[in-house]
Amino acid sequence: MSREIAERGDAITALAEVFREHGYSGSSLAVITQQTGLGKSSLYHFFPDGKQAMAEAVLEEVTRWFTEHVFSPLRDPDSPKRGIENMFAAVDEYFRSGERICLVGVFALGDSRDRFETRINRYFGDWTEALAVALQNTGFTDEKAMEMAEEVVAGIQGGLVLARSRQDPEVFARTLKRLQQRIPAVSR
Amino acid sequence: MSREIAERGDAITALAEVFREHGYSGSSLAVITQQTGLGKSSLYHFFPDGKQAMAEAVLEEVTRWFTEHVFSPLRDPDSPKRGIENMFAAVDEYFRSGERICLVGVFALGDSRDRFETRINRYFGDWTEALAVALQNTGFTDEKAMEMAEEVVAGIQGGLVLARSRQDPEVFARTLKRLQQRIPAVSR
DNA sequence: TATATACTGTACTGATTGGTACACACTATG
DNA sequence: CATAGTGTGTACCAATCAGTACAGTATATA
Repeated sequence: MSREIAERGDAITALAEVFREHGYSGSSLAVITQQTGLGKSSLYHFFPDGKQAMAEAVLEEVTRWFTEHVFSPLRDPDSPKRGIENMFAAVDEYFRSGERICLVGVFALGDSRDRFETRINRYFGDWTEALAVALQNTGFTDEKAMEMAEEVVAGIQGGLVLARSRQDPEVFARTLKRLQQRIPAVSR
Repeated sequence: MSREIAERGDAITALAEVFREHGYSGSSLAVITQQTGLGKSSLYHFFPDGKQAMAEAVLEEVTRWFTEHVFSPLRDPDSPKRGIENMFAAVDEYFRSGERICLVGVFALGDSRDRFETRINRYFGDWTEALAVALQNTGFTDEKAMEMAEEVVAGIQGGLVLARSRQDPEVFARTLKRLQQRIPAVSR
């Protein structure tokens, strides 16, 4: 027998792409085994609680990644400007300039919203709040900062929806650029 | 035997809500029969080609509605301003101020994108193009009009994603207001 | 090299999937 | 009031669903 992945972390990475591409109910165990290369027994070895636990682990990893690479830098009171610039760069890279979509967004719009309600809510809540903090630290009032943060986070999601719908990653690139230019501290 | 809906048009309306809420693969025939009140035999009487045909009919109806109530008014060369104002009002009402989400967006992000590729692409393409026409007619250059149209359509989708994710319709209301204010001809 | 643990393939389970068959009941027309 | 067309409930189908059982095989440590 061959051992191709053999680690839970690698399994989560592979699972993330499956769920991102097919959504939760679209990702049958057959699809998952095929696309990850992992047999059912391996999957249930890593995730004894089954498919829901697989998705849960993926969501947790996504949240962890964003917290480390996006939210935390935004919250740093010493360099709000750098935090914001870093966010745009990280997001552009993460979504591969529009070729990838947001897994949390996929779960939010699909039939799995109720299933992962708390995590979805927190992901967008944290993002908006962290960005608002950074904007406050560049001099905006609390109200204005919150307003702008919401606009940017929503704008990014919308750009991803449109890019995916039209199968044109450039839509996302343009959206990101527009949003960035609207923030004075960053657009120079 | 009772006859509760008995018309294809009513079936489409009911089906739209099911697909909107559960996505394509999340809408099993069991869910559909339960939520529409229509038995399988009625469903397959109206849609002999099955579930895919049901979704197709729903998408067609959505496109028809938007063409009539949103896209056409936007394209009217005599009243671009009225067309744009009408769009914001119609969209606000259609999505029930953020309590409802965009069915085309749901299909676009889920596993059903490939299945309905053409329709999804055309829906957003038509919308963006029609809005760009209206913006041109208020005096913007072709390039600037297209840029703004894309921003607004993406913004609306993003507002819906965020409103659904956070279960807070107000997010969508604020997004719509912000987008409208960015268009000089309309924001007064 | 012995042995415990981590991992995996094969074969199954009962439940649910989309779809079909067909008898039956409404309802509009003549 | 007959009858044709439209709509509907019940029972079924093979395929697929998520999940389980278990016998294995790799690998790490001793």
